[in-house]
Amino acid sequence: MNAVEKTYHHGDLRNALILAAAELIEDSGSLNFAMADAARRAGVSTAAPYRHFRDKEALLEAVSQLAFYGLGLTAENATAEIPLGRIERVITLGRTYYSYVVSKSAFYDLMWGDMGARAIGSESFDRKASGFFQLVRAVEAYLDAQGLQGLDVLDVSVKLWSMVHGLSSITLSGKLPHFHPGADVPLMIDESTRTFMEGLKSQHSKGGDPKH
Amino acid sequence: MNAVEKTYHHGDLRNALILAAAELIEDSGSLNFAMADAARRAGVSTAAPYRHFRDKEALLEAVSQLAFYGLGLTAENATAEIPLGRIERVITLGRTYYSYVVSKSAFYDLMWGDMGARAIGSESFDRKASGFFQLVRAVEAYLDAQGLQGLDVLDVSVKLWSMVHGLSSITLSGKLPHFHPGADVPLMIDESTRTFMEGLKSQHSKGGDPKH
DNA sequence: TGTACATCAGTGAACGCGCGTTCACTGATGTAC
DNA sequence: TGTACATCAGTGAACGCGCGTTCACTGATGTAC
Repeated sequence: MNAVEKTYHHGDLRNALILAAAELIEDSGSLNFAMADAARRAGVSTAAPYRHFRDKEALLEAVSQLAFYGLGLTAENATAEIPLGRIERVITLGRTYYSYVVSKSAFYDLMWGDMGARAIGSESFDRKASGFFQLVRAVEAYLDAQGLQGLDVLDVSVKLWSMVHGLSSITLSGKLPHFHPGADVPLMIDESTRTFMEGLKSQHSKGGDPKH
Repeated sequence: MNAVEKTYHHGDLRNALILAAAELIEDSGSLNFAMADAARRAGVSTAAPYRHFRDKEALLEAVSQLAFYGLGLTAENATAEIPLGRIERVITLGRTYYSYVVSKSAFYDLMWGDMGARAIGSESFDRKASGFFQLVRAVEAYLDAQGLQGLDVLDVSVKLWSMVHGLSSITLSGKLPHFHPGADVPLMIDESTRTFMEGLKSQHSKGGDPKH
């Protein structure tokens, strides 16, 4: 950022703008940054961004992709040393998701608002690298290890994800202390995951999927 | 709305504006309606709203309170005939929450964004009428009926709420089909709730709260 | 190796529009006497 | 019951600002010959 030489032609303005926008979003805590500010931050005139992005929406979409990419990467790093098949891997993915969402709170709208929908649908969205895919793998391995066959892995994964996403979303809203003073979310993620898995086992041993 | 007489003094402009704003939000699907439109819709000049609300934010906060009130009311109606102590009561609350959030999707930001935080903190927010309080009552009764003493009812309630809130939030984002094609959310709410409760029972019978 | 020229990433200024909010005002209401 | 007057909910016009986007341009780059 400092080492970049000042030339008439920037060289990597597209990425510089994406980063500048990301920073502005994090700093201001909303998506309402001014296009001109992003340009200024990238050291470029106000019209320059339009050489690389059709409009502001296109820039936001690019930032959104970055956000998802960062999530996938973070999740991968956090679980690298936890073997597949252990519940800790599932729990760690949940906790990582939570910290990522909370620490990059300004990205939330970007990821789960309209922009996010487009980013996920886009071609450059790498399914295999996505956080959700990692969760599915971890859940599948755990269910296998526990002898819980015949379950819909996608379904179970979404349910677990929902728990964590819900806790993250409520935390972000700032209302969690109002409903549950002193709540320890990482602990709750740990407990919820175990309780849910325990429930699956219990239902399994009581004779298969009750609603199938 | 039609029966209201046209006089110079509106009579109930405050409420008319709240309703107008709510309609605009629902119609446009966002909070970016114009103050002037709300005034127009209430049949009044552009400056009139400022007699009743300091600024747009104040109006949004009022709409937010209405949204929470509506949720509480809907939840109450939906569960009126289901006895306390039955799991169906908990499940119905979850499903009602889901339909409310999805059908009033434009209210989501209002309820869980910054506005919502303020609305819940406000004096006129009736805790006892809130959807969450109803959930707590239903959960408490169910746990009692199942002989699951010693659990933190608030904690369990928040966890269940999170599951449902997460599913609602992900549904709203439009991404659920992408991750879980053909997902049946009401069914998932039913299943998740039962699985979670089953897990609690199982953990309970295995000897108390493992992390306490 | 040099020159002409196409290409394109930048510049800087300004446009234009949406929209929240204010201002000086006017008409209706209610109450003191 | 009538009149003067304070009060306040409305009006209509306009202000002003933020900001996305465009326009005619200029400087750098690379390539054909």
